[in-house]
Amino acid sequence: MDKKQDLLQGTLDVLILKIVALGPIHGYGIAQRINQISKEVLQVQQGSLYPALHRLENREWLTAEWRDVNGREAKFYTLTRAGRKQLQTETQNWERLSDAVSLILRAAE
Amino acid sequence: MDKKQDLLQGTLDVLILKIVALGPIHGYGIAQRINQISKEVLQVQQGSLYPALHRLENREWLTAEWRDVNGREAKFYTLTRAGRKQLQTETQNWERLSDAVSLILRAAE
DNA sequence: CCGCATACCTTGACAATCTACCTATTCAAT
DNA sequence: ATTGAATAGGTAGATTGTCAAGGTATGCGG
Repeated sequence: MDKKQDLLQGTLDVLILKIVALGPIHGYGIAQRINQISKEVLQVQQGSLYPALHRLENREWLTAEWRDVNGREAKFYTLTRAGRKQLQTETQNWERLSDAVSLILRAAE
Repeated sequence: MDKKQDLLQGTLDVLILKIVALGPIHGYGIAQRINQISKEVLQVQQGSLYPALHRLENREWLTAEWRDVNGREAKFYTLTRAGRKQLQTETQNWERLSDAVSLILRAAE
């Protein structure tokens, strides 16, 4: 009955862009990195991950390339120039909005 | 074409609960307070505000009462005991998730 | 050869927000 | 006297992002 929330809605894109900015990586690995860096707090479902990746690819913020990993195919993502710019603006936007929320939550009478 | 985002999705409820926790206030006033405290960063649309208030009232985290303000009717909201508890858990949840996001956005290689 | 982790994906439902509307009252400026 | 802005309440429809649940297939350890 309680709603589960693994993510703050709207933040997945910027999280993915950031992880990819650290170096080419495949989808499954992105989810693992997010999980790991956030100390298991952020859990990216595959049903959120793959649509998001396709979304970012369509907007040409990411490019993909199939590579061989231990004899298996995996789709590696890289940031485009536009993606790098987008990461920057979305990061700023996150700071702006999360600071504003914190401001309210810490507001006294 | 660009998407506008006035809010981080999922945060409106906790923002409202917090503002109401500061003292009985009507809906329109809540939006004004959020706007003001956040220094105009957070803009709550009426199409988001009123459904959210009804949602919170349905869940019995808020109770409402019509009062007269300068010869006009306005619906004043107050936190219930359950609402106070909800504010606490949602605030903690916000801290948890936003800290995790910040951790990733500040991650180095 | 079984099961788990890896790696990719899709579909359908749901929930929150936004845009765009609507009504009505008070008050200040014209 | 009239207009328009600000106040105060609301709804309807569309969009969007996420989640739950399902699917395929491969590599590897036991």
